[in-house]
Amino acid sequence: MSTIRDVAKIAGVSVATVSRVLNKNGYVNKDTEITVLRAMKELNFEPNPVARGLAGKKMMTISLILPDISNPFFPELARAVEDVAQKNQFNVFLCNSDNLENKEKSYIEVMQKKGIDGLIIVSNTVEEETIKALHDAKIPVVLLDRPLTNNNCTMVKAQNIEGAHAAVKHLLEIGCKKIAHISGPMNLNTAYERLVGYKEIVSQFEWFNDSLIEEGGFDIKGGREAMKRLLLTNPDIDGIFAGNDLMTLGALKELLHMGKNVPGQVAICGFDGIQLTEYTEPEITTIAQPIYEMGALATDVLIRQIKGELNENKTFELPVQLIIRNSTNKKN
Amino acid sequence: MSTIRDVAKIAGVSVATVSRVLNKNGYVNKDTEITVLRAMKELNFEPNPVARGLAGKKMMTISLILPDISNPFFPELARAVEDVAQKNQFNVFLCNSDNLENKEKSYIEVMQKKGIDGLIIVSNTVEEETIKALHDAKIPVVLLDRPLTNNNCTMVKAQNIEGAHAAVKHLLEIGCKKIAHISGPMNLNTAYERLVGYKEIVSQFEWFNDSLIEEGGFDIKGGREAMKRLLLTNPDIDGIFAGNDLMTLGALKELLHMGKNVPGQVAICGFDGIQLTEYTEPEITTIAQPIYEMGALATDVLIRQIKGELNENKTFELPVQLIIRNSTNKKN
DNA sequence: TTGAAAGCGGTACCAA
DNA sequence: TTGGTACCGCTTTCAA
Repeated sequence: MSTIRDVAKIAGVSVATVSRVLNKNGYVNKDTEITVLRAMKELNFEPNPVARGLAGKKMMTISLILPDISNPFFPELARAVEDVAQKNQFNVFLCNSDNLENKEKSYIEVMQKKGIDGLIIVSNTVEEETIKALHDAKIPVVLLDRPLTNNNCTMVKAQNIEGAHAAVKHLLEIGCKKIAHISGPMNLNTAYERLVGYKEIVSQFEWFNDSLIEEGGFDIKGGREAMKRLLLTNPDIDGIFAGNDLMTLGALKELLHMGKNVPGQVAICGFDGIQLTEYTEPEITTIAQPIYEMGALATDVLIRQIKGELNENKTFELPVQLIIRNSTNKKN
Repeated sequence: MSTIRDVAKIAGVSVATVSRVLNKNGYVNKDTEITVLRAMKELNFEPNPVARGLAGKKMMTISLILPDISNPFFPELARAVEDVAQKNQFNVFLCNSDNLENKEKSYIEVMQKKGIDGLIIVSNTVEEETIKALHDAKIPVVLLDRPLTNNNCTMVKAQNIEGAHAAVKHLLEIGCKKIAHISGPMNLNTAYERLVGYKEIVSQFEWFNDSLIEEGGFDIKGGREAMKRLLLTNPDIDGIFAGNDLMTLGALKELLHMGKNVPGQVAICGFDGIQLTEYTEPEITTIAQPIYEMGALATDVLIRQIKGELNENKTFELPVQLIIRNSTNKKN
């Protein structure tokens, strides 16, 4: 590893000059520049990011805080983030928060000390002031997947309400007469929006009542249990819209376990579009979020902000897509 | 953010002294120490990792290079690594190599410049010299999942051969009379070992011949295609041992698609133990690797090496476990 | 037992 | 256009 001083010596110029050509700022004579560049090549010089960071420059590092990388929704998101970061010479710290506010907070603090240039976070608990602290430290933040209403910072999310509409309408179209909803935790904005979308459509039908809504915790087990409860209170339901794919999986298991024919007796539609939905039998109809695109967009915007090319805080709502598979294929 | 100078000033001592109590090295008078500690508390002082790094100390950062975080095998591994790292105050850079040697190499270079203290890598292409370069730079390396024979560095892997034995024996026990193997890419040590394990058992039977082995690329599509080929060349197979769960999934799809009863006509057993295997119908019997434990152990060992508590390069082979599910449940 | 000061490898201000 | 140099925040050697 050669240093900037080595380059300066070989090129016969000052350290300051080398720094100038390195950063392409300040006046540098064309010839000197060439000499310096040549010296850099010769020594195979690459600036030390740590030293740069200490001197107040970008460390070309961002961090990604998400609930749990082993939840099937996140790996694709993480992959997108890393891909775009890498393309822009950034590296990414991975942090699992388990949705714990204090874990999030402590990660944010540590990351800040480590000199990250930006932060992407999937959270439903970050506080206004945390974001502001980052903002004051000139560290851009992008809220991914879960918007926080009271925060004014860039957000990237999917069209949850529209997606819920599409799901319910699809179930109606294939002939469902009584559609239940397995919702996510109500403190999650995404879960709330999908519930709202569901209600907006079904509330106009006389068969609708609140017992058709059960909360499932966004995981497989919760989905299965919610399904069990629904089957008890409403044995005649013939359509399910679950708030995410993991719960759909659980619900499907329970339905099959109870001897229900899916989609014959009960059709079911999920939300997210994770790969898993393709591997079940029957394959699961779902509202696919553009997961990769969301991660990629978030990262792109973040990096733009880091570079100072972008300033306003916009909210990006990406369209979702109904993917019809056998779990709603009534073939009638 | 207060600096060490602030602390020194408040405590009325020199910067050097503060540094000494901070690092618990060198002589420090008990009383001075208390004064300094008090000043640190008062200012809420925390040393800047970047400055520390530049001054030649640990940056409390490791990096994890793996093929692709969106491959279902890796999120749990990554989670384990991050968990253990975090518990030890380390943070982790996530890098996706796509099994590309040049991507790996460039990551390693960049990471080294960024001052990582250690590296965990899942790779089948790292070169001896790359490892040695790291070693020379005093950066410990742990090879995870895929051992490289010619490298002398710490490795953590699963007992692939034993696992393959268990799989094939299980298929024999439930009455299979002709067992095929869908193997992974032969340049992967893991795939090779599982093939070896398979062969060691089946070669003693007169029904065995090489047409019972098809390569599937370790992914779903590859598994499905391999299954298709096997069904053509050996329509009478009644047992499949696939080299990993993703291929098992693909093979299962194909079997069901061809109208085969699983496990009635054909029983199938995978390898890895990823969650996915629980969500199919039928659920898949598999040889479960202790994925989380492998990641955790690798990280634990790495951090020990970073701290200088450990030096020899050992290879850890973790036991696998046969998990019997319906894909091999012949109930006879 | 403590402090002064020289790095670590860059950046950037100020003079020249 | 260029160079000298203070500084980023901490570690460590050497003297005191």
